[in-house]
Amino acid sequence: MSNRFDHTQINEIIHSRIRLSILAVLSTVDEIEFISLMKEVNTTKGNLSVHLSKLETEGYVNIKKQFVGKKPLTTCKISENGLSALKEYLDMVEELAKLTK
Amino acid sequence: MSNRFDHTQINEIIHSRIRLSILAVLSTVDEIEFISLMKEVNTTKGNLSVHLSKLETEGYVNIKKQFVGKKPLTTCKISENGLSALKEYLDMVEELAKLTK
DNA sequence: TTAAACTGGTTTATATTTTAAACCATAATT
DNA sequence: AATTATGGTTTAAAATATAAACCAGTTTAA
Repeated sequence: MSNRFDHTQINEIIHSRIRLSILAVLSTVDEIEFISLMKEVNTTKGNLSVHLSKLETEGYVNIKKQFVGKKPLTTCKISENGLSALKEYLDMVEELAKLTK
Repeated sequence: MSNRFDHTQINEIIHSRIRLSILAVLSTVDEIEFISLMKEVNTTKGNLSVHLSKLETEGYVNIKKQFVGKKPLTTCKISENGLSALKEYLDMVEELAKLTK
């Protein structure tokens, strides 16, 4: 008898302030550079690195590493799985929102 | 230069799977007993106790303790502040949802 | 009548997660 | 040739969440 308020139904990889923000940004662009993303979500290099890795491990984002000139450049892109998981997550929260009216 | 993807704008007291579920349930009822709430959000006594206390400390819920017959009965109710904070939280997430379309 | 099991919780130890500080490699600047 | 900056990663410490242990009683049942 699983009900709609069951907290375990909420995707716990996405349900982190910083990771939700990361995915939200990624869902609005084709791809984005590490440093720009850091500014968008208002975090630090260390945190972004850790949370991006977690999202990558989960298969929600793809990370591309290259050199541009002599400098490293990390670029991030949301994956198909990531996008559908994000939408599902947002739909769930919207369901909750409807119930609270 | 605060932007709409800034992760620190998300209320961190509410942004916990279990606390969000608790508040969502509470927003749909006048009040509810501890044990029923535990079942609704699908958690354990210990976790519910801890998270309810956190919400109470924040002023988001009111907890009433009484005896009914010979047994203790804990009843929970969302506060005005809790309700408006929840709505604000849900609005923020809905904004994110709109941006991802 | 007393031991065992159940109720309705709280407290606390542990595990998990998050954050921030330290580090690394290289490049550019003085 | 030091110093500072860039673009990150790693890791130690802090914060948080979870689950186990506990507590104060009550009911059951031997």
